[in-house]
Amino acid sequence: MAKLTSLKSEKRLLDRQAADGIRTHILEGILPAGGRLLETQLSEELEVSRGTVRAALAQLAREGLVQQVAFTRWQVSETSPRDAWELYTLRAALEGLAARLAAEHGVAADHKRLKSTVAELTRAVKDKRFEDVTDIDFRLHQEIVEIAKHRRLAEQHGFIMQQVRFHMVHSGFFPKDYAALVDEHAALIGAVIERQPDLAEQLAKSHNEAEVKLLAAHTEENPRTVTAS
Amino acid sequence: MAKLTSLKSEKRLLDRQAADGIRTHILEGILPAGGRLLETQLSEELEVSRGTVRAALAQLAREGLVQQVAFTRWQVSETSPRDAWELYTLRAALEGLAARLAAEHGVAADHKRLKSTVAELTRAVKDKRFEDVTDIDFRLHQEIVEIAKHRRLAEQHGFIMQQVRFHMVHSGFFPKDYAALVDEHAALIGAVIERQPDLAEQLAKSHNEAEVKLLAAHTEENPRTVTAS
DNA sequence: TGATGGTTGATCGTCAGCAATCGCGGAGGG
DNA sequence: CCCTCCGCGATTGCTGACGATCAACCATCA
Repeated sequence: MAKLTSLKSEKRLLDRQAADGIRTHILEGILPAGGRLLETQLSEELEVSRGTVRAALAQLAREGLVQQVAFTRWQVSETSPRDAWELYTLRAALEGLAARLAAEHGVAADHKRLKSTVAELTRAVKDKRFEDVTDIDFRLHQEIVEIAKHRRLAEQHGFIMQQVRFHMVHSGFFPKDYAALVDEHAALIGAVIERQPDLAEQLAKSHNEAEVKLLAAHTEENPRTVTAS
Repeated sequence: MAKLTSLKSEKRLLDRQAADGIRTHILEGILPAGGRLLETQLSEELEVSRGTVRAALAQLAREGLVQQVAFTRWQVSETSPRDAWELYTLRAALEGLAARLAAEHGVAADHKRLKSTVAELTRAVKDKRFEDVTDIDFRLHQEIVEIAKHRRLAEQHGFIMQQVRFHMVHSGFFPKDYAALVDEHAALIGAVIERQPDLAEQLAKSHNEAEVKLLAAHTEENPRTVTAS
């Protein structure tokens, strides 16, 4: 018998839906970094009350995508090099833990899924479908976190990755050395599957440290190109 | 249950104040784990509207102290052994990063402050002022995080530590081997001051791993003593 | 006796309006 | 010409009321 999916998960509360809508706009770069958000305007566009919009914005503020200036304004977060550094160092620490736990607790089904995703990644690189590469890259890291079976870790990692995506969109930074990217991921997944926690943690960290250096270099070369609307 | 006092006299944002009031009550163990929170009751005690209380509860939910069951209830979070494991593993990862950064970036003034706090800790243990020991312990770790100069790390660490406190209060777990506690902290601070990032990270992690094992043992021996209201 | 269905009281989710606060532009003086 | 001060418009903060939803209880029936 096919499982009945819970209806509760489907029933999105209005403020969550509003947050989703605004979040999507921000992550797609439609709203510029530092851009102002008006409660009234959002409530009209989303066709909900201002109170609901306020709840949604508060949620997004907790996720780090928007900032509140009390009594004055809401604005989309800025993306400074310092932010990038914070995101990648924190990401390295979290993914290091995730990789360790995944290597310790992963079962055969998990390993199969990881192998499959790595294969996808390899194919996408070979076919030069570079937009897909980024998505698969994100998904691969998310799968490792899921295997770690650590609720708080998963939540934090999700927020960080969201901000990483945000930063990539607004800074125009994307990975370049795709061959190295595939190698690093393959090595990391290999360590997880072969149950080598120490190695997995180490690889996850060095993978992120390599990226933060590339990103820092990129940000120095390409100062902010804000497209205020 | 002790009363929550009115907020009307102060000047900060009302919803933050409300969150502070409720948070204090939870962390002091006045509200039992799993205990129910009524929006109307809280709004009467704090003398603010229900909407403000809702904003405060949403913030506390983000901090992990309360949980929401949609359309049904707010309740103080439960504390399971699994939660303890999550908190300490995550704490180890975050403090590992913090110790590394502190060892890399700390200046003379930072070192002085750390030494002073370690001295305080040593004295408190020698004098057997065990309530103070816990507070100083928390403060010492917070100082390391501050020296790391990492906004997101500090924020996350603060939330985790808050939940650790909460868990300690509700599970009745407190450190026992105070001599080892002093030694471990002294070694950690020593590594930070002597600018040995790798060693500092390692010590911070092992310090936490030692605690999680003690806590797991304690939780097994003392099954939950829930005092539901 | 146990299960089922309807009713009810309580609680949460949302809304529209009023009050508090801030930034900005213009008037006035040096 | 520049600086300071002040009033106004715009925006956010907060509230009370209304509508939606749920858990618990009780009557009914196989």
